Parts: sequence; C-alpha cells; structure tokens
Amino acid sequence: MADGTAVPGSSAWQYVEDVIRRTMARFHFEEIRTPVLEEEGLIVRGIGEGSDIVTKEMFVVERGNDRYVLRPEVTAPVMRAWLQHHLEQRGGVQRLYYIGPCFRAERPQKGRYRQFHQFGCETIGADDPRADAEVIALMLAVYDAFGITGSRLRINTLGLPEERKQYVEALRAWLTPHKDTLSESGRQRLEKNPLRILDTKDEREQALLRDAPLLIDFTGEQTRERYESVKQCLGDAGIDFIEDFLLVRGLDYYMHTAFELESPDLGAQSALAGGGRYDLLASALGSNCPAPGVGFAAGIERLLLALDAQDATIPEALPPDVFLVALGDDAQRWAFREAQRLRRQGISASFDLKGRSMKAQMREAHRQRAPFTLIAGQTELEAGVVQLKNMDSGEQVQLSADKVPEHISKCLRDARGSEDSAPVSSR
RNA sequence: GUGACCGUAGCUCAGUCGGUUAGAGCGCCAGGUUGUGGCCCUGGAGGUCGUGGGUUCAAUUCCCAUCGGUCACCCCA
Repeated sequence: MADGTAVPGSSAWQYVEDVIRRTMARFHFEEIRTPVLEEEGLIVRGIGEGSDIVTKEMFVVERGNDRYVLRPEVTAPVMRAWLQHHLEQRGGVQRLYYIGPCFRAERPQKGRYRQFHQFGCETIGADDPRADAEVIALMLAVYDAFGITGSRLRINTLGLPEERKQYVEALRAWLTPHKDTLSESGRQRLEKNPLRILDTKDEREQALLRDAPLLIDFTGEQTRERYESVKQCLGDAGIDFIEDFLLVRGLDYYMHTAFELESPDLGAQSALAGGGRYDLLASALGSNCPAPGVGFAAGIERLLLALDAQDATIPEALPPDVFLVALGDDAQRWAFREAQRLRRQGISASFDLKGRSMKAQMREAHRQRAPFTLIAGQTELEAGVVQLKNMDSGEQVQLSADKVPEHISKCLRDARGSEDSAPVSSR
C-alpha cells in the first residue's frame, strides 16, 4: 500500500457521507461527480503554476504524449465540467456538491494523507454576495449536523487580482527592511510569495506583522462594499465569524471572499474546511464564458478526527433482522435457502459460513445484534417447523416453516413500533 | 522534500542491564450446558519480537542498513 493512503471503510464513514448528503440536499445542492484522473493542464491553469500543489504535490500519470494527474482538489474539475457541458445553458445558477478522493504527494501526518477525501460545494453562475454567505452557511450546517462545536470561522477578502498585486508589492517593500527578523522560510516566501508570510506560525513573524500593511487598505470601494454585504448576510443569519485580515488561501484562483473553518481538535492541520470566491477561474481555464463561482472544500478525515476528539456517538452498522442458526449438514443447506427466501422479501438475514457449533452461532448472532434467530436442526426439518427466538426476551416459539417470513415481518414491525428512539436509517 | 520518535500475539501494551519453553488484558476457539447468546469458570490456538546484515559462545535485547508507522516543519482539506 502506498504511503498515506489508508481508506477508512467503517460504519463511521457511511454515517459521515450520509449526513453530508442529507445536509447538501437540505440546501438543494445537486451532486456532481468528476473523474479522479484529470488532464494536467487543467489543474496547472486552474490552481496556478507557482502554487505548491502544482510544483511539488501532484501525482502524475503519463500515457504516450498525454499527461494526467490524480486530482489534488475538485473545484477546477467541477468548473471544467460546468464549461464543457455548458451547464450555464441550463439557465439559472448551478448549486453543486461533490464528495470523493483527492491526492497530494505530501509527507503524511495527522490530518494529512496522500489519498484523502474531500466534500464541498460550488455555486457557479452567481456573483451575488448572498451566494458567498450561503456557501459558508452550508459549510457550517454540515458541522452542525454532526454536533461539532468549538470550531472558528475566519473570513477575509482577497480583493481583486489588481488590488492584491499592489498589496503584495507594498507588503514586500515593507518587509524587506525587516528581513533579519524573518525566519529562513519567511525570507524565501518574501521572494516567491509574500502573502504566505501572513499565515506564519513563527511568533516573531506574527509580532512583526502586527504593524504590516493590510490588504483591505489596498482595495477599492467595490471590493469593500461587496465584502461588507457578505458580512452583513452572515450577520443576518446569526453566523458568528472572526474577521482575519491575515487569512490567505493557497490556491491562486481565489479572490474577494476567503474563509476557513478551524478546529482546536486537529493538531497541526487545523483547518476543517476552507473556500472562497473564484470568478476568474473559468477564464484561467481558457473560457470566455463568464462563470463567477464560490465554494468550499472540506476534508472528511479531519471531520472524523474532530468527531473522535469530541467523543461523538457514531451510529453502529445496522444489525440483520434475523440470524439463521443451523445444526447439521441438511440444516446448513436450509439456512442458505431460507436466508435467500427472507432476503427476497426484504428481510435482512445473516448466517454462519464456518460450520460452527450451535453455541458459536448463537454467539455470532448476539455479536451481530440480531433481534431474532431462526433455529433448525434435523428434528425441525423433518417436522417442517423452525424455532424462532427473540434474542431480547429469550422467548422461543415453534413455527410452521411456511409461515416464517410473515411471522418475522410481524415481529419486526412490533419490535420497531415499540421503539421510541429516533429511526437511525430506513432500510 | 527536511527533522524527531516508534515497530513484541488480531488489538492495547508489559518484558529481556545480551543467556533455558517471550508474557498480560481484551478478542478468538472449545468445554462446563447430548441442540441455545449475553455473566461466570476451565482449557486451547495464535508470535521468524518489522526485514536484512553486523558484533558476540549466545541477539527480540547492542550496532548499521532497510521497510513500515507516527508526529512536527512545510503545505493545506
């Protein structure tokens, strides 16, 4: 197995996907699936030639003269799909979401894996500030649905490319005299990408930055008004946020609104999710179709870490409705036959495949939390009957073999009817 | 890519200052109950002590390499 590629395949995973999909549906976002394999050019143009992802974190697949990459993120692929399939022709605004694997060739650590899983949404075709606020609200709604608390929403505006460019120069000019205070990587960033210094973890650099110029002061009236509207929408919806003028994003396509959701439970990789507006992505991809967009991306593994840290209860896998216990060779054939009969009628059935003792089969039924067991041996087969045992009460009744499905159905209905706990999931 | 730490049973971990058959708890299997789960009791299976090499009379233990893992830097979900 390649480094950093463990894929959790547990009931927790099922549960997480289920809650995400339901939340997305509540906001009426529609799922879009894009290929895991993408043309290298799309990703390079989309997230920027100089970005860390493109320069050192991509898994490249070559075939003949074609170069593909395993997608490192999903926004650019979604935009490609939107352009390629002319989704703008569907009229209105597209509200889309995705969930699936992404790949980045970084050194694995807590909350960071080479194959990881993202979910996120993209609203394409609207530059209304409410779209930004809606995306943020959706992002928070997901974590809310999981009961995750203590995370912080930070927002900022990255302005327009022109404004940012002026700011970068001003920041560089301001920092250059303080070169000696910067760390080694800080000095490298000063050359390559001064914006990245803003989210430094170095305390001396953080102290220095307190007096540095701010991007917001280099933005024009339009940018500022837009930013104010987004904040106002968030306020109207009662969403708490922290304004952080030092917040930047690592992908080049972002502009205007940028945001990040941080959790104290994650270790060094503290971002649960992040996103922003990317009105110029479509043109970076070579389209002249205007496609203003805004979205967020979130890591499922980090969500699982947060759930774990908060000792959240994750619903267990559903038990079978009935476990069939067989004694002897003839009964083993009966167990398979009977399981199939029940399954065809929508009753979930399970049975032993190792020819184990009755005691072991009963234990297995108990372990699987089956509410009922159906027991048969030579005696029952010859008499055309089976034993139905209620595992909860221990009560056992003998049934005529042909009445089994309807009887079990009835018992299940009775058992479910008497439960006042919330239904976990319908079958 | 850089650095630090860690690899003993399915899992969580003891242990050996180098020395007869490497342990515990949980889990698993079986018996106690000629065909009945949970609790309890008894027994059992399961380990090339990550791998390769070196030092030594002797290595799971020391050394080197390698592979795997973890965390941090960096980066970001």
